[in-house]
This record gives sequence, structure tokens and C-alpha cells, in this order.
Amino acid sequence: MKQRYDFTEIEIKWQKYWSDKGLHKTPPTPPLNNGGQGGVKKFYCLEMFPYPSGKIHMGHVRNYAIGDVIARYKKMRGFNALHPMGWDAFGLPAENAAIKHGVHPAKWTYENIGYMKKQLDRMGLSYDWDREVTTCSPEYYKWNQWFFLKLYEKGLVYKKASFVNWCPSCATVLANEQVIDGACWRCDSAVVQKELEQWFFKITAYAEELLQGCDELNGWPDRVVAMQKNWIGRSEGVEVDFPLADAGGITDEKLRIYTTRPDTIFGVTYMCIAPAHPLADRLVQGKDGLNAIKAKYGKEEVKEGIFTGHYAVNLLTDEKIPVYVANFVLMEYGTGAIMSVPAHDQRDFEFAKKYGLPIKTVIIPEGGQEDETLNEAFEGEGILVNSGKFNGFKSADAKRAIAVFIEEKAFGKRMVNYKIRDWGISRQRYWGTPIPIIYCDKCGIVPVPEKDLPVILPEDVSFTGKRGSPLLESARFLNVKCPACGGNAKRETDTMDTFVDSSWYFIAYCLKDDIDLKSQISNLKSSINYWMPVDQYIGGIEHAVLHLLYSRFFTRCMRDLGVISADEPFRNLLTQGMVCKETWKCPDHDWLFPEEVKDGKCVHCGKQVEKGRIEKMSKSKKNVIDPDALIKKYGADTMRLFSLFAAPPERDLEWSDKGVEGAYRFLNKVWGIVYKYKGQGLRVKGQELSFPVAYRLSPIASSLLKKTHQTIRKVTDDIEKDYHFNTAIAALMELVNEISSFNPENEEDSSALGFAVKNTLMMLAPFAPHFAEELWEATGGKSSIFEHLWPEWDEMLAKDEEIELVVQINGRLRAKMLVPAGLPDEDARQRALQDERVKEMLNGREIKKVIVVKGKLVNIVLG
RNA sequence: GCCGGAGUGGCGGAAUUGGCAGACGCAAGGGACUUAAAAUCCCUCGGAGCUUGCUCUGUACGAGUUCGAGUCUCGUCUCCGGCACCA
Repeated sequence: MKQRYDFTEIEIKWQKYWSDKGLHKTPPTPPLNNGGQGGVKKFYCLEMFPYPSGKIHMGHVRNYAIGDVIARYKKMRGFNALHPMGWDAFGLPAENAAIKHGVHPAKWTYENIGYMKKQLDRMGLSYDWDREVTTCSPEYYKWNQWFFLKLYEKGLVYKKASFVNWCPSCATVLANEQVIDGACWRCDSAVVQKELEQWFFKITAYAEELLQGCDELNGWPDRVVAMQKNWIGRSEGVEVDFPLADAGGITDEKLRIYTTRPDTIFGVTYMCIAPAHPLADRLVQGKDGLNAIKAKYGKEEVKEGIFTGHYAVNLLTDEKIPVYVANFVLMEYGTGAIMSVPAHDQRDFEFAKKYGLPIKTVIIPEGGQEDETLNEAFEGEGILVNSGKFNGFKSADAKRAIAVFIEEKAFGKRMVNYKIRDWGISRQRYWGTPIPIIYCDKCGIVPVPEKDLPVILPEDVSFTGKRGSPLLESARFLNVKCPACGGNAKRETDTMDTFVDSSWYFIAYCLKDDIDLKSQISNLKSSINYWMPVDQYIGGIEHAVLHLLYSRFFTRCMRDLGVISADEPFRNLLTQGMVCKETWKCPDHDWLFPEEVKDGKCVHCGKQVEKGRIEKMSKSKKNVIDPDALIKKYGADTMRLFSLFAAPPERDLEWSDKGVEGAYRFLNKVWGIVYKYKGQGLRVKGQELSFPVAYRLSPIASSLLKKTHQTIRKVTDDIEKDYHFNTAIAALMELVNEISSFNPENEEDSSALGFAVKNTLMMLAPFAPHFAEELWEATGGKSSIFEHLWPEWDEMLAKDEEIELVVQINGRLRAKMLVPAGLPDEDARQRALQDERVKEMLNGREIKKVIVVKGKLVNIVLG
């Protein structure tokens, strides 16, 4: 071994070794019965796969470092581990690159994958690349199409018109995040709402199950579960019909509304319908007025409406009330129409004030009075007034009683509603999965027959950024014979949302090379059923709803297709925090990269720069650190160690260059210790320090032995409990500090030292794998360190035989004394009371009582 | 507005079930080694006070429960994240 820690040489050496030896290969999938191979448990460790944008960033580094520690640790604990990686390879940036640089999206994507794969390997991540998944390959997206067809057969896929963000210049749909201040992010044209035919997955069919399933997500962070529940947005209420009235009285026409507050139904003073409600066009005479409301639909805070000129009747009161069209009423939720109770709904209140509509109080706070001059709606629950036979009811009781009454009278019925909408998957883009549908003039919509899958993306297209999807220009792709009648037909040119790709990739990993989902149907002993669900999923919080919800939906669909037996895809979820760093701004040159700031001055103009706030690393703020540069300067092990040490994984991590040096110093310290003792017979082999030997050890050796066992316990607990690697690493640093000040004087001391060093390396291995391997080898360790089991501690040897007893008087620390561990309470009490200092403090005062906490403290309470 | 989460030294962060606040690291200061520097090693390091090893004080703020509160309860403030006309 070298005197100096040459990280580059070491890291390359061990990466090659692992690869040559196939150390990261997944063990063959054992049969499901008899509990797997000899009772060995499986562990599926998964990190969210990246979009191949070109280079990995610090967010990836952190995500993958966390996952790698878990995977390596679990393997050392003897688990059968699956730890795969792949590429979320479809997406808009590839198309933009094609438009800008003229390089084909496929070429651009695969080149990026090649580079990023090297970067991941350079980090020393233990992926089984045999299971790599690339979503833009036909072998993969074929199954998106198959899945689409299967859902289509079950009526879970349908086509309907809906409003989308449309850029007239680019002739394409834009995602919400691509609309900036109402304009296209690429060409700055004004974005319009356009009604477009789109394909939808019927996720609402699983709304209730997805909601119920939330209660079983015990291994997920509470806030993510809360966000999912919130997103699904279940509410219970009543649908009620309000007949329309004309001069002659009640007509046959009914206006159906949905409300969660039937207890306020006696307070209805008007009704509102959405501008897109079918009745709006029929009822309103002045089309200009209606169009003005339509133009303000769903956008502005300001509430505006127009009277339809028609009335409806509240069947509970027989009151005739006006019907309005209002911009704030959503067509997509409930029935697109509402009953307005201005006294008890703030939105209705504002609207009523604006248009001079009556406000009728029907709920008063419990023990309160009716307020004659309302300044705002009272939205709380209370006691009913002005509500006929329901007067005096509490809101909760009235909700039930009125709902029952409405059902009895057949005015309406109880109803559950959800906020979640069906998932629109159509994208007018090239670089995505073609939707396997054919349009025939004679036969209409015809699904592509399963045997014709995959529908392959054509390569003979050009990328101009104009005229919409390039697929429209590929005649070879577009023109097709109808599978039903054989006549001329056209293919669907929309592609699927890329969230489809990422909704089941974790299932694809289970299948190694051949992603044949169909052949897995009803196979209870399939490798899918062996590995799924994922035991630990790790990724960013930004996917708290979309990706995670879609994956839960897909897993249930796959279950109903017989592909998988689990309901939930991810047993435990760890959402890691963001990687942040301070920002720098020059008055002339705007944001600056860290290397553009020297001594607080801008390197371009020498002006004083301003230190901005600490923010998530981003290219736009230029507060980024390049992983490549960091690996070059300190090595992958240091980079990994720091990103795990600086904060617990779920919390944001503030990047600190000085902190990185600290991690580097620590590794060098360990290196120095091993180098120092290597020539002096550092013994690392075997388990020679068993309990009986300990009796012969010197006090210092015995103390080091104890510290070692305590550290194994602490590190194991910290990892097992909640992956708090920061405290695990801190414990290792403590042990190393003790080793470093240890001076062996005889054979036994050396043995104790060897034992401590050996275990330090073992525990360091998941965090700094190359480093640990190199020193393991240098100290005579045989084979890879990862082929050894994680160390165990001996509870007897970890136990302190003396503890520091704290003595308090009235809860304040007054003395500390060393006492034997396990000292009986009464003895502890006596010792505390006899302590010179304590006696002095007590000064003969009356002792009210003495509290003894075993092994911790004695508190003397004075009168 | 609603739903989450957080608030501890100069900084990142530790503190099983309520039981020594500040582990570990960074920064800073002092010292050793060196012709000098770097590296390394040793010491100090929440605040205040003095008799220099002790006292008081201290975990956003204010109450409370308790022998004892960073931790539990109630109220207030601030920050971050998500959702937001969902009837």
C-alpha cells in the first residue's frame, strides 16, 4: 500500500474488480415457496431512475449514494438484493435538442445515457446493469402499448375532448409548467385554451381504492400520504335536483347540483352554473355576456356572473330563486352547477354582495346569536335556524337528516365526489410511445392488434419545431391498412405522456432481459412476485403526487390483469431533501458560478459580489457543483461520505466545500492509521477477541474493545432505524478518534487495535466502498469486503461496567459520580446523599423525596 | 385560506420512553513541529459573571403539566413545502 491515499487509482481498481467479478449481479430468483432460497430474505432497493439529460447533478449523487449504502448494507446483512438502474429516456428535451442542433432524439438520448452510465459507475454504485431498462427502446415501450390495449379492452381507456394549453405557433400542446405568464416558453406566443380530443386513463375508477390504500402506506412519509389523499380529494355530499320554473310554475327541466352542506339548503338564495354547462347556452339570451363570462372562466380571482333570466325552485322551501352563470363554477367537478348559500360560503357571499342578491342565515354558532350585519360568510358548523322542521338541529345531525329527507322525497341522493380527474395521456410530440390506435373511415377507432406490437416510432422525420408533431409527416407511419376491414386508414399520431413509462419500470427490472409481461400473467411464482413490492424506494419529493400516484394506479391495473399479486408498489419510501448552496450575484454579471467569485469579488469586473440566499442547486442560479470535478479533486468516496454525513437523508443538504474537506481529512486519517500499523503486524483476521480473552486485556485495550462493540451497535441501529447515516458516520469518527490516540504496548493491545480497525473498515464499506476494499486488502483481508457479513456486536462487551451517575437537587445538576453499572436504586440513593458536595448543598434541609432513575440519575427534591 | 413540516452555538447538525443540552464535523482563536508555509498533532470554543471552577442563564416567543421539558399540552410568531374558487 502507498503512504499517500491515491483515490483515483484505488477507485478505478476496485470498480474494475467488482465488474470483472460480477459482484453486483442479482442472485438468481429463487422459487417463491419455502420462503425463497434457504429462507434468505429478498430486498428490492430502488432509486428513481434519471432522465438522461446529459450529465448527472448533485441531486442524483445524493439520491444514488443513499440507495447504494442501503443496497450494500442489506447485502452485507445477507439479503438477496435487487438494485437496478435505468433511464427515463423519452421526453421533450431530446426533441428540443433535435430542433436546435439537428441531432436525432435517439442519438442524443443514447449518447447521454452512455456518458451518464460512466458517471454512475465512477461513483462506485452497485447496480446490476444486466437489468438496465431504457424506456425509449421498442422492447420497453411495446409494453406501454400492450398495457394501453388491455385497459382499452376493459373500458379503462377512452377518448374525449378536453381543454389544453395550446401554442398556435408551435402547433402543440404545452404542459402547465411550459406556460410562462400565459405565453409559450419557446416562442413567446400567447397560449390559448383549445379543445382537443385526448386519450384518457380512467384512474378515477380506482380513486376509492387508491385512497383506502393510503392507510397502508406505513413506510411512507406522512406528508406524502397526506398529499396523495388531498389530491384524490374525496368528499361526501348530496346531489339535489332544482326544477326550473317559468311563468306557469315548475317545469320538467331540472338543474342538478352537488353540495357537501345539505344542512345549509334552506339558505339557498340563488344558483350558479359553469359557463360550459349545457344549460348555459340554452338559457342565456345575450351571447356576448355569456362569452365574456366564458373568457374569465377558472382564471381570475374576481367573481363575475350573468343572470340567465330563468329561475329554479328550492323544493324544500318552495322558493323561486334566480339562476346565474358564474366564472368560478367548475364544470369538471360535481355536476357543474351549485346551489349558492351566501350566508355560509365565502365565494357565494362575495358574489351575492356584488350582484345585490339576498343573504339568508340558516346556521348560527352554537351558543351564539344571529348576526344581522354579516361581513363575511359563517362557514363553520352550528345550529340550524330558518330551516323549517330542522330548526335546532346541529349541523352534523342536519346533514344526515336532510340528506335522508331529500332521498325520501326523491329530490336527489347522497353522493361521493373526488377531485382527482382522469389522466390525459395524449401528447402532440414525437419522442414518446406511439398510441396503438388506428382511425378508419369505415370502422372508426380500431385498436392495433396485439400481434402487431410494437408500433415503432419512425426515424424518417425532420425536426423544425413548427407544424406540430413530426409524426404527421411520416407517410410510412401515418398510412396504414385498417386491421378490421383492410381499407385505407390512418394511425394516431399522438404519443403517450412520459409518466406512463415510469409507472411500471420497477416491474420491468424484475424480469431481467425479456420484459414479457404477458407471459407473467397468473404466474404466482414469477420473479415479479418474488421481488415486488419494492422494499425501499428513494427519490425526490417533487414526485409526491404524480409519479407515485400513477405507479400505484398502474400496479393495481397490473394486478387486475394478473401480472402481479401486490396492490402497492413501494413498501417504504424515502424522500430525500434537496441539495442546496449559497448563491452569488454580481451587479453587472448577474448570477455567478462559485469559481467566478474570488475573495468576494467578481472575476470578470472585480466588483463586490452579493451573497444571496441558500437555494436548491440550479443552473439558472449557477450555484452548482459539478460531480465530475469533485470526483477528480477528492474522489467518489469522499463525495459520497460528505453527502451522507452533512444531514440526515430526508432533510435538505447544504453543500459546503469545507465540509467536503472534512470528509476527505477523515478518510486520510483512517488511511494514516492503517499505514502506520501495517508494518507492525496489524492483525485483522479472524474473531480472536472473544469474550474470555477480554479478561487478560490491558485497560486501554479493553476500553477500545468496548468502544468498538458500542460503535457496531450504534451504527447498525442508526442504519436500521431510519437510515440516519449522518449519526452513523459520526459514531465511526468517534471510534477512529479513539483508535488514533491508542498506543499498543503488547500483543493483546495490537489485537484489540486490529479488531477495531477491521470493524471500522467493515462499517465504512457501504459509505466509502473503494476505500474500504483497498484497506481491507492491505490489512490482509481475503476476497472482497462485501462478501463478508456485517459485523455483530456482543452486548456483554458493549456494556459499560461503570456509569456516570448524575445527581440533581430540585432538578438541577449538582454532582456527577462514577458508579458500577446495575447499582441497585437504594445504593445509588445512598451514594448520592453521602456525596460531600451534595451534603454541603443540602445543608440539613428537609428532603421531600428522592427520585432514582436506574443507570442515569438521582434527583433529590427539597421541601 | 387549507393541509403538511421545521425553528437548538458563528455554521451543518446530535440528544432512546420526558432524565448531564450542544455528540460528530466545519469555522474561529491559541500552541507544538518547521528557516518558513502547507500538512499533521495538542488545547479552547453558547452567553454573562466572578474568587478560574464554580454560579447564573440558555433549545423562536408566552403560559401550563411534572421532582425534572429541546422533548408533552395550550396559545402566539417566523420560515419552508404542497394544494388552492373542488361547492
